Amino acid sequence: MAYPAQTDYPTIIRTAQRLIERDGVEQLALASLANELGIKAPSLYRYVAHKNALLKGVVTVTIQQLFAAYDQALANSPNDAQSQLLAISHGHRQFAHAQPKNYALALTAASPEQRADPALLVKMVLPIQAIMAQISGQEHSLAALRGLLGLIHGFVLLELNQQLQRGGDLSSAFDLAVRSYLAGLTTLSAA
Amino acid sequence: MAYPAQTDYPTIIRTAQRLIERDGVEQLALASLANELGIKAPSLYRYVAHKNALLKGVVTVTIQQLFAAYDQALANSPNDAQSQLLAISHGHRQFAHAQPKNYALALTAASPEQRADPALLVKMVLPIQAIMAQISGQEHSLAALRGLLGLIHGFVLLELNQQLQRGGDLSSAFDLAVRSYLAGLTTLSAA
DNA sequence: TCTTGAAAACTAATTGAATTAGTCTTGAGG
DNA sequence: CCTCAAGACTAATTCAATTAGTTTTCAAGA
Repeated sequence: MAYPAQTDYPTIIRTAQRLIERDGVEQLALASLANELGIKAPSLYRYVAHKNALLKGVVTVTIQQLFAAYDQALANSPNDAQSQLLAISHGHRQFAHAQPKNYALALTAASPEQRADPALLVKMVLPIQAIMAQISGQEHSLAALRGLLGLIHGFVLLELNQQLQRGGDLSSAFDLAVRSYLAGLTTLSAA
Repeated sequence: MAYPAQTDYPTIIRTAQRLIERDGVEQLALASLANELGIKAPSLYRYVAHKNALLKGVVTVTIQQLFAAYDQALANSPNDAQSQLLAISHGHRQFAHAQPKNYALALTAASPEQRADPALLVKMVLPIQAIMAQISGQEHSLAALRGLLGLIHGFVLLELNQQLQRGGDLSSAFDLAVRSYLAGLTTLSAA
């Protein structure tokens, strides 16, 4: 009613995301965030219960953005299942490279308090599972999907953590790995 | 020379590892670690430059233990490449489940100061690459290896972060994913 | 035996960040 | 005008890491 707000929740989250990407999560102090917003740290508690809740908000938004990247990848892809899953994989990886710090935070948050609602993850994953079923068959679609997500996520994480430093083209290695996995899945129907 | 030490570096690291596994990294305060060792927090600085260096020590030891788990898996496996890579994969996963907190810390350390020496990772990976070459061929062995490690690591991490909550047997999903990937790799020779 | 000095640990103090309590300020609605 | 609720502020508290300076212990040489 009175006293026009100098900030709001979405702005806080967006700003936190920006600072995290610039300086890393460890550097994110409520004081610096508040400063960036032109207010004082205690005022943030009007919008956020505690720091972990703030981080959970950031994580949630990041995952929604990743979800959006999936949709975009699908829009620009041929309609066969192989191509679509490949497109999603590359979209996922590109997203992670575009905002590495936020990506890592979102999918590896140390404290459970910072993790996104598991239901959100499920929702993110459902449309892909439908495509996967075309390759793996219904009965294996969940397992096959988990494998694909693991492959993508693990590969990207190793990249981001600087643990693939022995040279070679990582983009084509990623492409080869995903293609091989998808190719291998088709042998399931033969078993 | 004088004043018999009440602790030493390996003991400190081992104790930290135990506390991390019990309470999580976030809960690891130098005060509680010191308390567990029967000394006061400042005394730890005799052995460790700062908290991040302590964590780096823990990470390094954990990775060496993972490396040892590989050797053990290989020792109990048939000699063909497929079986060996499958054994390593399961060994890796079992290790992660046995000490989830330390595993996650070791392979996803947020701050670069906490990460293990990249050279150690390389060393860990070399013997596996030799086996991989039997399946993928020399020219693709590095890329194929990276894919396998990504798959294992990503899958395990999703499990540990409680992000595979939709039921189903995760062990057999993991087995299926790894088998599929390895099967898919053999199609490389055909390309 | 006596002394001494280096290693190891301690106490006390500092710093930095999160969080809480209590107070001031603004402006729309009566 | 006047009021009161939302929004922000200042000041204080707490807790953990880190630093400075001091004390204790004991092995070895005089």
